[in-house]
Amino acid sequence: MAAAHPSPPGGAARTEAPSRRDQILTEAARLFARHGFHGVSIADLGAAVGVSGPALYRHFPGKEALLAELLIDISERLLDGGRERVGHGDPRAALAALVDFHVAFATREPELIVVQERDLANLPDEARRTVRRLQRTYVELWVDTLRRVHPGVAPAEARTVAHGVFGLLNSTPYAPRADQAAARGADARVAVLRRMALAALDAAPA
Amino acid sequence: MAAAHPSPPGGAARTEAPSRRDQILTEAARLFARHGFHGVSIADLGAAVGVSGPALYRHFPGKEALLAELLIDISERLLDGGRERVGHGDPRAALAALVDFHVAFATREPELIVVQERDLANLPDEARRTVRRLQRTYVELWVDTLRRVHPGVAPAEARTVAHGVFGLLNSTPYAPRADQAAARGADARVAVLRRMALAALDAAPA
DNA sequence: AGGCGGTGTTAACAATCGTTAACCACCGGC
DNA sequence: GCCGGTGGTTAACGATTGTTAACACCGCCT
Repeated sequence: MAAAHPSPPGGAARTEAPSRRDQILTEAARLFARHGFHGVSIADLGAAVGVSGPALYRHFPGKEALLAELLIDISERLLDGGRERVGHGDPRAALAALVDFHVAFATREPELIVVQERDLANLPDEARRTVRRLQRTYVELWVDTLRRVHPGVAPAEARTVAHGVFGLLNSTPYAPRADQAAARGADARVAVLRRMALAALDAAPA
Repeated sequence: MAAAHPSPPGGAARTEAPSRRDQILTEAARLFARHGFHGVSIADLGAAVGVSGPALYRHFPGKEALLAELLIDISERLLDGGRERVGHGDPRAALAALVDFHVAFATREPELIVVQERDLANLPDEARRTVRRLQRTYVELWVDTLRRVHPGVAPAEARTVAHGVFGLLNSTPYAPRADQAAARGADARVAVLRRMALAALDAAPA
């Protein structure tokens, strides 16, 4: 019934045929973002990728493991991306680069942002610790850079500032409308949020 | 086993003995914030207030109704508080007053902030529409005030700015530590977030 | 040809949860 | 001194859900 394109066996499709596993992860992000982890059943998830029910256990050991993979992956991507941008010289430039990176990420993958800040509590203990550690390291990246720009700022205050900027930049999922000349609107939002973040970072220290 | 102070029958206790109903709402906010709506069972909730299980049905028609009351109440309080602060003259002063109000609210009741932005999707349809309408009106309060300060800003852009500032101010729940000389720390955070928000609002228009 | 790993399917299970039923204790007012 | 309302209890029900079992098909490799 699924009428599956078996994907051309000879060469890679134009843009890398997405494996079933990746399809599942993508749909899971979408559905978890919309309805919350507990608001999506395994059956719903299967239906969303065209298979039904327990077929998911061929790809993941369980529902929580699926969430864990989503959240660990996004945390690692954030941390890696952040690390790439804090190396070179000028701390002010590094801070701006962090802002650009984070806002681009949040704009490109709003579902993952939503899931990460909402469903952390539904992770099994070990995965949750892992994600928390990655997140904390990412925050410290910001804190260190910020304190190189403003040496007077206490660590606790810098952390408040960092969390505040995350909240600001992560507000993209609550965009007024998703359609309406999407590209233009998204670009404009990015520019606005960028300006706001840089101003907020500058104003933070007394 | 509960060893309940029956609360002095003659006069009101020093600070208004909290009714069982209010106890339940308070604990519900705490638990929903920590574990999510679906992560808290009716039995958990009962246990948290010292009764067990279905006793809650003496006070609320159901679990969803409980959530609805929490969210509608907070939305109304935000809207009412906002309305009180946008009346008089100077738009710039009004905007600052909105910031002060919102950050105070988010600092005083972080659990409600978390629940509101996380569990809206778990509301039954009618209540969700009600909450959405209240939230939208609150946002429009900000949008109108912002556009009186910066007349050039388009409505869509102003909405982006407002949501961004909410994200910034609502970041208080992710405070570094809840203890550590709580009062001092909270006051300092409020001041930092206030400065950041005002700077971001000023920088938003091109 | 034959077997095997990968990927589905449906049916069944056990657990959990929201909700209801039936019953009971206390307490203030006629 | 009964009596009803208020707020509590435990037991049971029905639905949903995550997970497992048992089975089937298909393409590839030897």
